Amino acid sequence: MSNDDFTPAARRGSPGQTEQRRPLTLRDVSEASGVSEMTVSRVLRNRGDVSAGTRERVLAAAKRLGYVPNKIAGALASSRVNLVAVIIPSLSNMVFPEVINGISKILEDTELQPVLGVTHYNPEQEDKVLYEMLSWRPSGVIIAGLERSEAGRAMLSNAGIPVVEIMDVDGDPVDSVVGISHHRAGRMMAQEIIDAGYRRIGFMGTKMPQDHRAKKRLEGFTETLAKAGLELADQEFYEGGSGFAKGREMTEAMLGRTPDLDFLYYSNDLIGAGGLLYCLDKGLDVPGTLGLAGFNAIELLDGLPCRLATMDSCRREVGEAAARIIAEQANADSFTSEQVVLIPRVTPGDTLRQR
Amino acid sequence: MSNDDFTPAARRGSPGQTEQRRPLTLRDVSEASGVSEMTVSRVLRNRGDVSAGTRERVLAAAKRLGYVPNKIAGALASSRVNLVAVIIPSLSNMVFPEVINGISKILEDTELQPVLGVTHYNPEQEDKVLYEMLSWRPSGVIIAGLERSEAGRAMLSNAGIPVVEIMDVDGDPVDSVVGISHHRAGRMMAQEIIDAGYRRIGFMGTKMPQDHRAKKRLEGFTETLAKAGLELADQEFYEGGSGFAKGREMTEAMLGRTPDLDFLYYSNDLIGAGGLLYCLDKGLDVPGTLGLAGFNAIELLDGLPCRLATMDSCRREVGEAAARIIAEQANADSFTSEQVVLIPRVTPGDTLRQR
DNA sequence: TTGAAAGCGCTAACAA
DNA sequence: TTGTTAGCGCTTTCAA
Repeated sequence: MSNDDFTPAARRGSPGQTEQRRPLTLRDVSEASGVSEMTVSRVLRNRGDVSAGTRERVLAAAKRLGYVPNKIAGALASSRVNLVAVIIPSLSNMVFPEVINGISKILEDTELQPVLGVTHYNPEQEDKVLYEMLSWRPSGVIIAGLERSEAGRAMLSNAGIPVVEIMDVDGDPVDSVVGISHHRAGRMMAQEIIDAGYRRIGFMGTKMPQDHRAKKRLEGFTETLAKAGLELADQEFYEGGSGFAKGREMTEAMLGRTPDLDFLYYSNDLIGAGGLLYCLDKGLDVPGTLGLAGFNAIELLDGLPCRLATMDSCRREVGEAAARIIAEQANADSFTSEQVVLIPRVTPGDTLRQR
Repeated sequence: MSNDDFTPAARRGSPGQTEQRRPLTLRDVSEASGVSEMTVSRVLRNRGDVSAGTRERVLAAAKRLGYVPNKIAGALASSRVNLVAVIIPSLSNMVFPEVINGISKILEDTELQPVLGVTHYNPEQEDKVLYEMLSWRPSGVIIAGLERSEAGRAMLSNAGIPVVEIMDVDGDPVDSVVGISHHRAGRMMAQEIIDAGYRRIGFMGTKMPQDHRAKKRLEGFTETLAKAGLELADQEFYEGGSGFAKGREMTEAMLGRTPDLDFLYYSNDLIGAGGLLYCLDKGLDVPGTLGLAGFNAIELLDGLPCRLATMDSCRREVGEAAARIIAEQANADSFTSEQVVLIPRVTPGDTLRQR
């Protein structure tokens, strides 16, 4: 609460019916306390010097009435809005909630409040959400990815507020950027797999053309394979939600089609875990005959019968670093663009081992 | 976008540097187009009659300049804010993201936009978030649970906007309510378990005193056990994140302590799945010797070696119904409180079977 | 179909 | 320490 002493009094409407009332204004508190609007405003914002007596009277009146300030009017008058727009593609995949937790944690120590927008990996939706959010004149924007429409770029660079693009660094940022290189992540994983001695490698991932980060990982992956004179022995793309069932199903299909594969690379841990469960069910020798790897280091999965090889996407750190950049610049006169490149690490788990 | 014809033109700032500029106003568009501010406003909102020529000139100017309207000023002048405050305890447990998806889907067809607040199951944080959100004068509030501070109740009932409390119906709502009865859910699951012939039942769940819904399920559960002359043979509460590892660990501890249990009831599917994996690892006869059940019907888990018995909490439907109530009442003069009680169903899966 | 004036509820800047 | 005045950028209302 902006003022710790202030909590509206309890007052219930008549039961079973919500009453329609004019919202209270500063003027109501002013009249109830016999103090000018301006001084009431000072008390409620803890600004300027106010005598203890006046302060108490105002607080008492505000509490008794149940006054909640109108931030719309306040924001218009002060041209300060303590909101940070956070724009992400999805809430359902266990990836972004952690980023958001990182952001929240940092912003908790500031006046700033995150406000979420979800695009469902749809560029038009992204433009729309961006437009809506910017029209509230937030103090900053944190937005996933680097790929956006020309209109989106224009809105961001004209907004006159700090912008942090997160989760990916392979591209041309509008302003600041925090994340990992997914191209590099793909290369790193490929190198691990090759070094371990696997040669017949299959890939499974989402079909979504808008998941640019998954696409970059695959590009990096195949590039490193190519350097070693290898290419993907099989690949398959899916649509719809990620889950164990999807991973099982695709894995069964791929192994049926290409039985001599010795490694399966999945674009995320959830389908990877599904594939792993399938392989264990079938009694396949993992990682001897067949290795597997996913991406994201989803913590929830610790506790599977066998730990899937994966790679940390540094989600929480990304959220924290992005929030820090916004918090630093929110009240500054001029902005400086920062680049924070985090380095993901391969966790071989139990499904990727030297053969 | 509020006006489909309008998309700001692409314009990049000088590379590597964000420029600080005064945001554009209606007046800038007015001057650039030679049309009065009032008429510009009409065009951009699609309100009132404007000639096609004027309309085009205005749109062209707005697009060329990259104008983004200031909703703060608009909201203050019109006292209309097309935001719906959505207040939930957590994003990390796969439960609320689905509720949010339901809400978003319904609101997509309206002018309304959801804005998220997260309380981390902390009542003080809830009051704070509520206060912050209400100070933006949203068109409605959707908030998880029925338990809140007196201050929270007061803020909600005095806000003069439709309020929908979701996920739970066991209690005294401020206004409308949509959800399932968790008490009943607990009773139903207990009955299934008893009917199937299990007698030595252990419970594992979160220690969080603020997870009222989990607590109600446990109360209903033990109540039905008691009616059958049974009581819990063992129970354990944990803190911290839910995941497979936590479920394994607790299950191991409980079975070590109370080896003659014939059923394990978990307060959520994630720890339940961890427990299930542990039991399968140990080669226990599930559901013959030992039955298991969770709660939530997390879709992600389809594809485990064996389907955990669970109960649907109707998350998506809850979100949709709540959003519908807000959408209906947002522009109405008076509100009516609605009660939507959904009935959860037990899915026995492979871990709860007649003995 | 268009425009002019007033004011939404608050805060910045200044005056007392 | 307190109060007064003048807007913030838009929409409502009314007049042309």
